[in-house]
Amino acid sequence: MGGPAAGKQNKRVTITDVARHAGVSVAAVSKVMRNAYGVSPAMQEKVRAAIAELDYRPHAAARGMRGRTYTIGVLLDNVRNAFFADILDGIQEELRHGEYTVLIGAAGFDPEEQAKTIRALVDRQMDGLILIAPGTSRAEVLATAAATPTVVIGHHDSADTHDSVVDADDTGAGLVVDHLVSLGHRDIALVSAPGTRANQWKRTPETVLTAGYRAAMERHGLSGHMSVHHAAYSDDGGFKAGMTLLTAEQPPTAIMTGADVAALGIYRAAHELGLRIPDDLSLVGYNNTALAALAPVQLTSVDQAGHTMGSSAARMLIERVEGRRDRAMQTSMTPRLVVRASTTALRTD
Amino acid sequence: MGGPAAGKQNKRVTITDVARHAGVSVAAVSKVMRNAYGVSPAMQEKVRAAIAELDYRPHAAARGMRGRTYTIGVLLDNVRNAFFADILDGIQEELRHGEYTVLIGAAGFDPEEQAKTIRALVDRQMDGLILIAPGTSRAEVLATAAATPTVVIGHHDSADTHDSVVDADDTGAGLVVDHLVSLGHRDIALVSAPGTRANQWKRTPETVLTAGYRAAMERHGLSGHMSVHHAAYSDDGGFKAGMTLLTAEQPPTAIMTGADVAALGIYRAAHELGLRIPDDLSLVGYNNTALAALAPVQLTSVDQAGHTMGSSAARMLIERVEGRRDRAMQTSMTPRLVVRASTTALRTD
DNA sequence: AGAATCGCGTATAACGTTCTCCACTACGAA
DNA sequence: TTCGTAGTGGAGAACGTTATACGCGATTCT
Repeated sequence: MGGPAAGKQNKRVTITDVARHAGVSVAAVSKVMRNAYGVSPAMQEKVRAAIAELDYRPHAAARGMRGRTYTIGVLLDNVRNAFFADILDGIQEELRHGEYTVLIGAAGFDPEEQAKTIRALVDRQMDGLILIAPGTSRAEVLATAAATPTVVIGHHDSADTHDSVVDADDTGAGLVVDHLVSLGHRDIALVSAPGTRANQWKRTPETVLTAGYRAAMERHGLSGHMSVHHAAYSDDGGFKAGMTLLTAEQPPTAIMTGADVAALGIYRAAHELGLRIPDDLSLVGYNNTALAALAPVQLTSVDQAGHTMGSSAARMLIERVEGRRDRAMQTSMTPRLVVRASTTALRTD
Repeated sequence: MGGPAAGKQNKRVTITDVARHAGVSVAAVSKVMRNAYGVSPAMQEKVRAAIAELDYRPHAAARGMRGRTYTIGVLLDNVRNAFFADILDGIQEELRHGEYTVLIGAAGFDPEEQAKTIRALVDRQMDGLILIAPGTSRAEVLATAAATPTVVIGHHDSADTHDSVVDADDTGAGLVVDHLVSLGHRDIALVSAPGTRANQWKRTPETVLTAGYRAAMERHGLSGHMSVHHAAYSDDGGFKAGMTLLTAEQPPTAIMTGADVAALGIYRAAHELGLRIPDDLSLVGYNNTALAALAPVQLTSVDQAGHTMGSSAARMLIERVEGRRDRAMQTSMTPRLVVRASTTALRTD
């Protein structure tokens, strides 16, 4: 007996089972679960005992129909970006000891794919969303934020519907330029991500980084030496940009990038052209990911405190979800330069 | 009018709205959504038009209560492991064009935390689960698999309740040993992850890898030269193991590891001790992640075809979810050695 | 011609929660 | 005594979907 073929579901323990087992009403159990008002200590104990005994866990989908799901959704384009891993760690750490679960949607770089993923998260009734540098149109994000508490990480554009966490990328670019200039470099090129893909974001990290670069170069009287190239933040993107820059008539003596991984692509290009780092070319990454610290790599980079950004974002989001704050806010972090072996004084030969 | 304070939910479009708008029953719309049997072309068209017009998207939580959620949950310990990123890419690619959404739970290394995450995924009514080298007890996984279709990636233990995708790690270890022996090495050490944490898995990737190493060493008559060290698969874990091995009385001339990132920790230790790679020490990683291919790294490694493992896992899972298969199956991939600049012939001085 | 079957559409009972009301008991104040 | 009111517990109506069961007209089979 007990249909063997059925295969699935040996019957979940439901709130009704708990109620029956404890000899109380379903409503009472629900109250205890949500520690709502109007429950006597005696009731508490009885119900908790029953819950423990039956190993009851609430059914999130059912919860999602009426109340909250206790789930936070995180959107990112690519798990491979180590900087995102830092952010995730921060988010997880902040939420680990609460009752929330973090679920990650890795959407890839295609804006349409990202939009689909955002919708998927919303459809699954996430209590709140953290969007890491979304490539979707701003309008789409604003629409989402109107219905679900949302924190945007990366884009400097602020809005009164969603919270933001950013890094002062302009300052970061300044740090790098200052460092390189102090080493005697003047021909300093910047490799950053391609500009906004017509998606209405005015102040993406790239844009702000580029602005910071320009400002710093001007400050040092090097306007004539500015050179900005665009490349995807990947090994391959960096490689191509590196090839172009380094085979130009007047190649730069130093290259700074918006991402460590792109810097390593440039490293490969330099290598292939017989140039040594740092003797023939100083190279600077961004984000100070684990990549940059590897023994054979030793890349000078800018630390963005991804961990802190993540935990701030999570904290801000929960405030909103739980209704403890109803006004949008922005948090900005200050970057720090980490000098390693990939930058050195300009040879004066 | 239109309460401004409320803040949230401007009312979702529901299946009822669609039904009313199309002038049909709710049941009909549901049928169209699930392309179930018993719908005329005319009905199809009418309903689809209404869906498009109202931009209707089904409410996943509500779906979860009766039927499926069209969501696949993936458990992994750490997003930072580039090999997992390969697997994820494979999963996503396989599922991208279907109707399923992939949600990732990053649980960390603590088995208890992982168990919590698995439960969270089950509570959220995932249609199927992909567990990447779970650290949870085998019993827990079997219990989960009994209720939800599950694919386990990594562990070689098979069961008739869940599917498995593995790499032939023993073969992989053999490839490395053969390669190193052919270069003249005899003192070849292995650095792999610490043994099973009393969680009932008998054939974890580490175990199988170690067995392969032992077999290969014996085959070459090098039983007396075997040396196995345990270390966490992280830069730091590798560093410590490297320090121990390389400062021993009779240091190995070649070290092979179970993960690229650990190899890079050993690289750092070697560097710190003034040893050059590959001249003073040949070093081999595992998984052939993007790390190994980086220009400054150039690590010899074993390619596991993570992408393919991911897509296989996804395909197998969907078969189960959709009931097209009711017997467990295992898939095993064959690894391939990728020789780079971190291994060279033993100096005979 | 009557019976059986098929094709298509609909009504409606779940599914497991949450949360608003309502009811009841005690007790203190008027 | 009567009336409030604070403190508890419970009834029951949602929530949006799926899927079973059924009805009904049209076709095919004896």
